[in-house]
Amino acid sequence: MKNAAIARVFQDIADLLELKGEIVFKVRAYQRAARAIEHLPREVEVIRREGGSLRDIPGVGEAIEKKITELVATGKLKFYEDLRSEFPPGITTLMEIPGIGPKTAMRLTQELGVNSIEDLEKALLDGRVARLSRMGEKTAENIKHALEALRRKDQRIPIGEALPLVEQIQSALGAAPGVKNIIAAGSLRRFRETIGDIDIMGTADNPEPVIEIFVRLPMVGQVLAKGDTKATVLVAGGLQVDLRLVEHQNFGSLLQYFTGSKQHNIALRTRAQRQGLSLSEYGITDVKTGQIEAFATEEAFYGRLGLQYIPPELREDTGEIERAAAGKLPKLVEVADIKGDFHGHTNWSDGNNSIEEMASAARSRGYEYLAITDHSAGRGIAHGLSVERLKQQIAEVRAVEQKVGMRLFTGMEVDIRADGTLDAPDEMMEQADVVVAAIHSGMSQDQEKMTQRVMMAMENPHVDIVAHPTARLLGEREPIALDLEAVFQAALRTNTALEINAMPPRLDLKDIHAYRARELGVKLVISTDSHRPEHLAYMRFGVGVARRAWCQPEDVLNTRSLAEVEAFLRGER
DNA sequence: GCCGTTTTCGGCCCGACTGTTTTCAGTCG
Repeated sequence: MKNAAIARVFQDIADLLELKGEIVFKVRAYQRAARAIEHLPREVEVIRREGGSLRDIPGVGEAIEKKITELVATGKLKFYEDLRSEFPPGITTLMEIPGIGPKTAMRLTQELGVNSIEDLEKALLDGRVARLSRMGEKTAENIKHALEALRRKDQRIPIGEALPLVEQIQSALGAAPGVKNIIAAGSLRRFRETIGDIDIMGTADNPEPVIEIFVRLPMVGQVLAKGDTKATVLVAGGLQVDLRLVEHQNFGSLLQYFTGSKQHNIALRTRAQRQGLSLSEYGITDVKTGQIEAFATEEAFYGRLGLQYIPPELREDTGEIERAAAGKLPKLVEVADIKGDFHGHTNWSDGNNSIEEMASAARSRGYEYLAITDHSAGRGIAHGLSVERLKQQIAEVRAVEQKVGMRLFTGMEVDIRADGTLDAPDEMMEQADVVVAAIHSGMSQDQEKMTQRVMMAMENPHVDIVAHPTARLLGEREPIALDLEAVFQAALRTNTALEINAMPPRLDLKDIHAYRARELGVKLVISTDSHRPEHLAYMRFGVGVARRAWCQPEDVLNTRSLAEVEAFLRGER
């Protein structure tokens, strides 16, 4: 059983216990454990197989450890089954509607016999919800709206779509008079792969005109709320954007608070409490004296708590606070550390531009090297290269290399066939400086077959990098079934690097998988898989993933100098 | 149910909003 499934069970248990009226701290304990398991970089199954202790997972104690063990070993959990049988089946789905918590959900089922969204809609329409005591017309109306909004809203949007939009808003607001800071906080700033809504924080001498500019931006569809210092709007697609403005001296604590994550903030506050301090978006209060201290920067805020500055990408309560207290946070990789790109296409296969155009774009980014990795031909995908055309391409790459004055690696992106063989003869791969192998077909194989297939490709000595290892497309295609732990071990054994594909819809490996790979010492590369010169700028998305994986520059191959990279490609690994 | 630079027992994050209420429960982020 995968971590995601285990986490769902414990989240469900938390909901059911809450419905049951169990003390809130027990509920929270299950929630905390669920979140910790969900964000765990290793599969629980792997930890057990290797004899590791589940008690090292924060929030997992004796009781939850036993339950995890039962769940993983038998696929079932008696405690959970019993708990579920006490309630109507649909009740936890009611709790997913904003505005409906455990108390309301319970009353809806007990007093109105509502067991599903459909039941709820009927009860709303015929006025039964509004007639419940302590409810009323307004409450019923709000639930109705929440239900409609839930329908309309296309879940969370990929960070690749959210970030450009936010940057447009930022530059428009940043130009307003008296504005010093405009930063998008929340999951966007932490660089999560998908974004639910957007919180923009700022400081201004005079907030009112800034709010005016905000609500009149061209992308704004609807203004939900507009006050003196705060406004909420909906932009295209129903995405909610909040803007909050404060005075300059309070910006640090505000930004910290709204960047989250919630779990990080809870852990931070629990720790502060032991120091006799209370944290809020307004600053840090000394509990004894009641004095509140304001912070203009996050650095000062964390500093007051005796902590190193914690980069937003690490703020998930996965050990970053302890490390910051010990002064041992990693120095995370940055876009400026990147010296080249190992995965790019040209109009020799499915890319849009010439080799020279791609090379010039890479050079203007300050890169020392770029690999030209057009597709292989076998399956006829994407106008792949034959042996003959690869020879011609290599000649052109060498010519462009001279002309542009930057190291170009000749290469290819070779398809890993369903049987694990590669879609190019060995003598063809031999001629390339870089061979990137990837799965583009046969994606429904079972885990055992799929894992064997990828491992077999890695065993081929010509293969340097496995690209987008899980082949997922955010919101479109689920990842292939892959025993990643086995793949990581094979990568170590065969000295194969694994890619963090920086294309916004891919981000593959994803954060927690890259974390585990790094932890094991697997070599990682961050590649854009560019099909146009503009795509080279996707690098920042890949770097964001790497930062969430706690990667330092030395963990990422394409932060290395040309000489070191050439040594790797020659097999001196 | 978890956990410890004050605790192996007794605590457990903080503030705000909303609606239905004469003082607060429920929910959210």
